[in-house]
Amino acid sequence: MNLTISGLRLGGMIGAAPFKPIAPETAGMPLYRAVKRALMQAIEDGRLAPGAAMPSEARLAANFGVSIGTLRQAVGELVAEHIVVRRQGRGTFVARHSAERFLFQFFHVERGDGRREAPTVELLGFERGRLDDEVAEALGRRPGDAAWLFDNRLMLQGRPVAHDRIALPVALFRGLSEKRLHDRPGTLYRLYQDEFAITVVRALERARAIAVDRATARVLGVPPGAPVLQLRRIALSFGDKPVEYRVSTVHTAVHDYVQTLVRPG
Amino acid sequence: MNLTISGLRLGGMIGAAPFKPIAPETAGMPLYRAVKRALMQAIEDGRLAPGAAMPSEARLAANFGVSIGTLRQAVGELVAEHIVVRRQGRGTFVARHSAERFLFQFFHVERGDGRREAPTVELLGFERGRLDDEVAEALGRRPGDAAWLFDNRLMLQGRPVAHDRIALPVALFRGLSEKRLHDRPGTLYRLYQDEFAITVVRALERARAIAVDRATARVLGVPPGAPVLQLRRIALSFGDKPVEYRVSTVHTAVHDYVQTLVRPG
DNA sequence: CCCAATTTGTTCGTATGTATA
DNA sequence: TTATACATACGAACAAATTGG
Repeated sequence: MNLTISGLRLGGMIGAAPFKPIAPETAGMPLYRAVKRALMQAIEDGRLAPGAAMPSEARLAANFGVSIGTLRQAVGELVAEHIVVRRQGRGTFVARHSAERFLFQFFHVERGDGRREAPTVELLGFERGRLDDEVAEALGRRPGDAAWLFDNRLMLQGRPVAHDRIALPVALFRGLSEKRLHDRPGTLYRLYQDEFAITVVRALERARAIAVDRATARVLGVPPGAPVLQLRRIALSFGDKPVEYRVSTVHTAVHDYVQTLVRPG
Repeated sequence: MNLTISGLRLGGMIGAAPFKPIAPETAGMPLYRAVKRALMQAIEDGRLAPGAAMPSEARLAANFGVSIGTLRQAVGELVAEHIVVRRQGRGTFVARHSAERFLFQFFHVERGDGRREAPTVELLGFERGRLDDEVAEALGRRPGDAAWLFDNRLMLQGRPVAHDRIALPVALFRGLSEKRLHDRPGTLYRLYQDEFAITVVRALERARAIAVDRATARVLGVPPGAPVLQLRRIALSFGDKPVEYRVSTVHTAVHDYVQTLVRPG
């Protein structure tokens, strides 16, 4: 992957410069923050693709003209935010939206006994529609903007546990289709990442208890009016840019909604 | 605070040694982890009291015989876990359970518009009883062990939003009384910390939607059978030792239950 | 108001250990 | 085995915030 000529490593010299110099608007910001920004920008722009190995820390430090300690501080924050992954002896990689990441960062439902497993997903409906006021507001768009609207049913151990209604701005997801959605090999967020260059980095989630409506009750196989958990999620990309709005209805008789734990060490 | 004799700093030499030497069972563990352990042990034992200033980083490094960088790595993890707080120019302090900490780390209810405020608390009942099987299991105790059982009602803007049923093992909270509970000046966890030397460092929380029972409905001012959020929380101290079990019933018509966000930077 | 002392925050550089290919 | 990568540990210097004189 790294071109060498008679032992002389090139790297940044080949083709377009892989990293922009530290931006001027980073004045007053600690150097490691500026470096972090530059790295995030590179990921956002696609100069560093998901799954790709980043240049080594030594190389990056030289590239930015900072010490290795400063560079590690920048990368350390990216690791804490699950944007990159470090593997000793191998390298540092731009995080991909794998099934594991979905399970631990974005799927907050688990069995009453605390066991976790990946749900199977079933696409129930897909259409092109418009954003209503509330969703448009949440996504930072105008009411009436074109949107993809679709439904998933999530099953665990063969039982329906959740119904997701998802809204995506067409402006961000041009060319999405029911077929592409249905045929995707990995998680939904992996599809966003691979096909639309949109990386979900975190999500805001609010929960409340409601009486389930008739249509959702049928999907979940519960009596109409039963108490269910309703989650409203805004998925955010870099710079906290909202990219997805989702309403999940969760049947919490057998499963629970769990807080994600902050567990250093 | 620091005794000096003709410019020679003493510190650890005066009185009881403030920190134990690196324990032998830390073999194979990185040095900074061993240092972190020793610091946590000092907090746990009360040699470093909540709110107290720790010795400066330079002094601690000398005390442990490690470099300042290694010491900072240890303290950095304690900061990430909210066990200590660093303040530039002032020092590093053992974190206390203030109203702010409660609000941001342990109180996950906020208004629909996203605004957060501290609830007012009302003690509804207090008795000495026994742990049932489920709670005993969660607290790592034997069924039938003596326990304090009490109820709080939480209000926001004058409206009831939550009802908490709390169970504490008497073995850990000897001498608790309704009066001490009622007269406490700060948060509940502050009381645990100041009066019983028990520091809650994190909590596991599971949520489900249920139909509210008659008694709780009265407390919350909602119709019996209305859908409400039920939270079961196990509060943990150092070494993930469970110290409190709590069942909260939350009225989520006006307020939401929110995920705590992991927000570096 | 300014100065000096103290403390954490940032940045640098080097050396060595450990995991991976 | 060798080379490469990240992980740990050391130490030094200066910046920035705070406190007290």
